[in-house]
Amino acid sequence: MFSKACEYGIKASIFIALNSYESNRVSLKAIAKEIDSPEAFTAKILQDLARHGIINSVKGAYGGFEIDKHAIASIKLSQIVNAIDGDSIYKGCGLGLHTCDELHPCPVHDKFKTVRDELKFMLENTNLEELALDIKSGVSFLKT
Amino acid sequence: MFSKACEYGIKASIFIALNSYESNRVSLKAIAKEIDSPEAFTAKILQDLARHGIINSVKGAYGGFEIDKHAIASIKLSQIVNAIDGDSIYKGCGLGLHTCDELHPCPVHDKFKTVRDELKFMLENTNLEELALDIKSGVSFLKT
DNA sequence: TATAAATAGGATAAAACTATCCGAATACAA
DNA sequence: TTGTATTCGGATAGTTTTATCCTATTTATA
Repeated sequence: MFSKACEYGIKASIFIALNSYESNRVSLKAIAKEIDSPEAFTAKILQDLARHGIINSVKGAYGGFEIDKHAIASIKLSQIVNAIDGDSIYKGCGLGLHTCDELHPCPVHDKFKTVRDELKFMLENTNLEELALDIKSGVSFLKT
Repeated sequence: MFSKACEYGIKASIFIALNSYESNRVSLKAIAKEIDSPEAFTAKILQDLARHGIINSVKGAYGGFEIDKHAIASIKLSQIVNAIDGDSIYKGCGLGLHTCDELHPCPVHDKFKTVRDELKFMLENTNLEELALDIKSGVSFLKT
């Protein structure tokens, strides 16, 4: 569904959010360990998220990644997915047609509409805070 | 959402079905032209679909691809997707966790469940016949 | 039987995605 | 000011997906 980069990006964002509530800046190394991802590859994704303004990066000793505590609840899953994978997952045609709309639909256009809309709604209505809280309370997990 | 191979596979199946109703066997060349896909790559996908028993291939002069007229209505989109992309699209974890279930869910497990189930239902309840009829009646399109 | 029209399938190439390496830049602290 | 911990970013490598090429095989027809 999502690219590996996007999966890592979502998990990393959750872990950073979780620590940002405690005002703990986290290092690349800690993130990669916690979400079980390759370090160097994860670095590229974090750079991407930082460039998109979703997370903040601090260079140098005692540096690392963080998210403004007050922004966490307003960061939507859709922003992360968009930054990494783009919006084709819920905007593009299910069969790859160049133009696919009500006037010129692909064979599965209507049937996919429901699924795509639901996915879009879910991504746009899920924020980092709720995901982080579930991790904190032990309801959900970031690895294994 | 789907791989390119899967997109081509679905479109090719619809075109073959459409022609099979008229007892017209169609060639690789005709298929690739109609669905706007690379010929050699499409050939591989058709071989795959034939191996999975979804379409029939006939070698030699006047050969080509066809589907048993009476089977068209019973071929589900899920069979085609499964043959080419496997079932990870609606079985795997949204964030790539090794084990992700009610007892050990990833952060988006529940939120994704609805989307995945809807996708699964749609794929399992859409058959080639309805898709082919929409093309025939000009309601939907296979390219552009 | 010879020829032509097809698909089958192995080998290879190109592109995209995933992953790694390493030096440069930065910033804190001793 | 120097050393150390860190991210940044360019270069490179590995893997998977997408695409192409070529030869072998099959089959209908003349």
